[in-house]
Amino acid sequence: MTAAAAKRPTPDQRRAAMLNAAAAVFFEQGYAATSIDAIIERLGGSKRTIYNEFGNKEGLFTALVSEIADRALSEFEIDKIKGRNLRETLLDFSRHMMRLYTAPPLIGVYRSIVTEAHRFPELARTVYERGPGRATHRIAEFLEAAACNGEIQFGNCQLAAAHLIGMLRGNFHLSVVLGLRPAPSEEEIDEYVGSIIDIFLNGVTGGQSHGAKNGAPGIRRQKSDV
Amino acid sequence: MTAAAAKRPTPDQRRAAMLNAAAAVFFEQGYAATSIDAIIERLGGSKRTIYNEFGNKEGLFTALVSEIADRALSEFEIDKIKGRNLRETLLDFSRHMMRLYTAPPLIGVYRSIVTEAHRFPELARTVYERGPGRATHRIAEFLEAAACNGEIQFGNCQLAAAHLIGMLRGNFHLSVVLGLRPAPSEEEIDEYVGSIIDIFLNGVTGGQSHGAKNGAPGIRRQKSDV
DNA sequence: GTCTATATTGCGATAGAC
DNA sequence: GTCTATCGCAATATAGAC
Repeated sequence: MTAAAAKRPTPDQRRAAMLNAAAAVFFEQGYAATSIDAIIERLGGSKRTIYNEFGNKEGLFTALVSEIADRALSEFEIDKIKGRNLRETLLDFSRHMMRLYTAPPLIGVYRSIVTEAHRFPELARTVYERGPGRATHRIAEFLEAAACNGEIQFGNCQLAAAHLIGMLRGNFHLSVVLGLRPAPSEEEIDEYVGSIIDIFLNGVTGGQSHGAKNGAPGIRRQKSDV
Repeated sequence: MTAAAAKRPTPDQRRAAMLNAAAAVFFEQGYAATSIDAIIERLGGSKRTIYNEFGNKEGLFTALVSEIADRALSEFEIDKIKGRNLRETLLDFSRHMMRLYTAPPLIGVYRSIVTEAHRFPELARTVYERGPGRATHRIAEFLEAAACNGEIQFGNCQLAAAHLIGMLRGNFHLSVVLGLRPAPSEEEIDEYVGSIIDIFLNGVTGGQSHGAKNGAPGIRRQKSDV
């Protein structure tokens, strides 16, 4: 077929276009301040198509977050990881997450959700679960696998994963959220994430105890599911 | 003296009363939505006195944050720490910070500052520096001291401190910020902070390397000052 | 564009401190 | 009695809402 085949876009393309337009407006204006009309202005077409696809504004926003998380996590399926060195896996994953967390779209999501959590508690919960919740869970899977191999000796992988994510969303992230510095360069990411993984892997692979009272560190079992 | 001695409060008491009233309104409503008039309604007196004491609204807010940070950090002067066990020091400090971070006042500050950083960049910078910045610096001091003793072997104490603070402001904190769960109980704090310090101390006290390519973990020197 | 809300300032009056 | 901090109110400016 030649050039001028003005085909109707596939449903997938249509959906992707909607999400793109929505992303641009949501991340610029925040959740509450965004009107579906504003999205339609960028996108063209009818509001009806958005409501048919996503149900409502909240559905659109959470679909957006899910999409970002899906893309981010799809490169790090547990199957693709099997047999790979844990350090390399965590480094790759963490660099990836740090890049993502400090890039405009997720900075926008973060700001929106912190700002509007009061008014939209359900939205906050869904975004948390589909975003940080899933990322944490994915890391925990890596760690569980490594724990089976004896590569690490930390009892509660969920908790350990939460702490790793915590470091990735630490002071650097907060500085970017507050507009105090720009997103990090690749060099900064390498350095920052490198030091995180150094601490983390040492931390969960035994090492000497320094006066722990509740049994050797890393062997405690906890019940939290953060 | 009997009942009706309507003494004038000391300047310190007056200042404290102003900060209290300001805290109540700021943390409830957020920075932008708070009017000086609303503070005066609680406090009584004249706007003029507030402006005389703090200069302007931003000065009032940052004074408030500084006050909280001062109180929090005053219990953990480096001198009082000398000779104490590093693990106990970090545990105490971290429990304290976690309690503080998840309590309503600092949750309010956090929300405000993330929400309004766009409109008030100077405020954001000041709050960051007086809050997380100082806390991070204080931890770094503990670590420097411990590094001199050979208690730890991590090159960049500022960076390590930032990562510890990151874990303390991790998923649990985010959940509280988003209203997904209440502030943690003392038991939850003990468990959560305990696992953080386990990982952190193991992480910065050497331990086995797992295929690091840039020299043994913990010995790298970095230049970042996060 | 108008219009409201509110940050910020000015100033005379007052009430305790000394 | 003087002195100073605070008060109460009014005026101005301005940013954001509609």
